[in-house]
Amino acid sequence: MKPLVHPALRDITVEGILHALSDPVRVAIYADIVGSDCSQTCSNFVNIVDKPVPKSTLSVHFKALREAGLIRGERRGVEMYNVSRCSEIDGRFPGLIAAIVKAHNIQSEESRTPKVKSGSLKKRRLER
Amino acid sequence: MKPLVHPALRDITVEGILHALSDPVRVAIYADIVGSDCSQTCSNFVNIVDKPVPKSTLSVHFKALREAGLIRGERRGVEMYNVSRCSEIDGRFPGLIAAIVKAHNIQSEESRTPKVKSGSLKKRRLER
DNA sequence: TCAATAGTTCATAACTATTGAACTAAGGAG
DNA sequence: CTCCTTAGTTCAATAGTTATGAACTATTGA
Repeated sequence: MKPLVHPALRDITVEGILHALSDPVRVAIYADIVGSDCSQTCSNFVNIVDKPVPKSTLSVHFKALREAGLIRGERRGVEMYNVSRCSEIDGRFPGLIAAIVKAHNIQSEESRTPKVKSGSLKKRRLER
Repeated sequence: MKPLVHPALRDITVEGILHALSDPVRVAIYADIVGSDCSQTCSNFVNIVDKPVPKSTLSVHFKALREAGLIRGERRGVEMYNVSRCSEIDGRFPGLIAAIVKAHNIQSEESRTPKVKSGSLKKRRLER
């Protein structure tokens, strides 16, 4: 199987980061990975948004996050574990990732207030 | 002529902002508008990147920035003046715009140092 | 060896972006 | 007033990107 591609820190671009995070599914996945202290498999995220995400689509999203330099993926047996590269990125673009994730969280909180959304996100957290 | 569309603050989304700024031409235009204290016409930006941007393309880029909620445009006679909405946005997503613009500026500085790009902007390299 | 599971690749259809050409609208000059 | 110039918009063609079902690979375990 093809080895995973991870750009060097110096090859990460602001545009690449913004593009990767301009998709609602990807930014939700990424905010979750950044906010969690252990690595995450792809299939954890099938229900990250209200409509289930097909696994081919998830695979493409993870590839986009990896190639933008946002996450690091590692195959372990049949699964793939993903961790964020935010401390690396923070060395080059201080505060960028934190500001985006914070804005995303503010927006998610807002959208919970008007109507009660199905909290599938929080549920997974509990079982760790 | 059609009136300009500007979303209300509450209708501005993080994804919309990130998408609008994930284009190298748009982020350069926007960083310039944010960094300048007076409003700017579209055609000021024909040479914002090394290759001149066609005016139809510029028009579309300004529309994208407006509809993402990043700038406010006002027609004055035959020209259009643009100002950033960053203080409004900052009220809802604190630090987001500043972090992105800062990251963009860091990256622009870097790209002036390592290799001499056919730089139409400034050739800092020569001074080192 | 076979089955199950996790993720990838491929083909194609749907979507999005770029840009030359034609257009509109405002402000002069005569 | 009419004509010209300038700034920006719209349209249509085309180029490029993205989403996803189906088929595939790789690993583990029975």
